[in-house]
Amino acid sequence: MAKVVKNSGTICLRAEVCDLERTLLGGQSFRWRKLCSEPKVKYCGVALNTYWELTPEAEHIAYEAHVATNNPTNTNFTSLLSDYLRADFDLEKQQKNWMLADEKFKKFVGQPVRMLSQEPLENIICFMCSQNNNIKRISSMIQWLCSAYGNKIGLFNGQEEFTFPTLKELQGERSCSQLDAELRAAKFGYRAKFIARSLTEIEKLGGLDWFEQLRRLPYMEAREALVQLPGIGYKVADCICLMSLNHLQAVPIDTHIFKLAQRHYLPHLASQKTVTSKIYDEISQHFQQLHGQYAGWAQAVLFCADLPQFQPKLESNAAKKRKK
DNA sequence: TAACTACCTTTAGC
DNA sequence: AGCTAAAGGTAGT
Repeated sequence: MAKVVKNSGTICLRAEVCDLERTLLGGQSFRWRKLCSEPKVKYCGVALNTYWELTPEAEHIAYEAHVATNNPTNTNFTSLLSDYLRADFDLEKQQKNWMLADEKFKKFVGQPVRMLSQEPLENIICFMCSQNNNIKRISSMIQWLCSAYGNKIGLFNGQEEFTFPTLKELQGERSCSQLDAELRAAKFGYRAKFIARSLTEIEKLGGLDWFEQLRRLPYMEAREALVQLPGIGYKVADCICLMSLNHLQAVPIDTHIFKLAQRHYLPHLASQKTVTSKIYDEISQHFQQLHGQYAGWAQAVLFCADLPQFQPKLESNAAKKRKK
């Protein structure tokens, strides 16, 4: 049994510029959950081979980090977490810019959502799972994947936690079609084949080294490289560029953003039923022209504001009638 | 070239 | 209770 090492500390990130609820549970990552421990709210989850418990305070975020010693990680947990939450990014300043550029942005800026800096492989697999899917099911699929192929870190608050598997761990001695079959059996549906084939491709392209190249490439070139993989279209490619390749100008257009754009930004699209590639480009470029180099982060704020789970509770029909 | 539709599976909403 | 539609889309037609 591997030894588990525990570390604790704080990172400098004021609650005012970091809403952990929306940042961690808003569909960027699928491995965080809320720990409703009294008296303080905590969030726990796995990222970067480490199991974290985070407690937001007014002036900083307190963390506990647990890592199994047989899992390789950087041991400077403070810098690890700071990088993950992009603590150096001045969100306050950018939000002011976004509001200046877009009058309508104001009503969405209530809560400060941070753009996580995630690991490419995890990001790619999660978002290949995201097509025609919802956050709840994606989370359970990823949890299964980690427990089946990752390394156990330990038992925390009644749940076993696992690292996200590496490319090698996912492939093992398995052929591409074997992995496909295993994922099929685990209810990944038609995404199973996409994932198995893409992993084979990624291995051929150089694995982690390839991801490093994509980080250094201009955004549009990284995007074009990604859509060559089976199961990755422009939407998922943009998610990957934005969330794990540091291309913060990428603006993924999903069904939520499409509907939001129809209602609030590009009314002439109101009659359109589906997001064609032409419409995709139009909406994406609209937000890029509005917000520039950090347009993708601005989009993430809009996306979170639009999620049903973060909507203020609708008043009941009975309450509406009483008002009338 | 651009727009339509099948696709795995789950579940919220009738 | 049983059905439909929609869920962070993509690839093939």
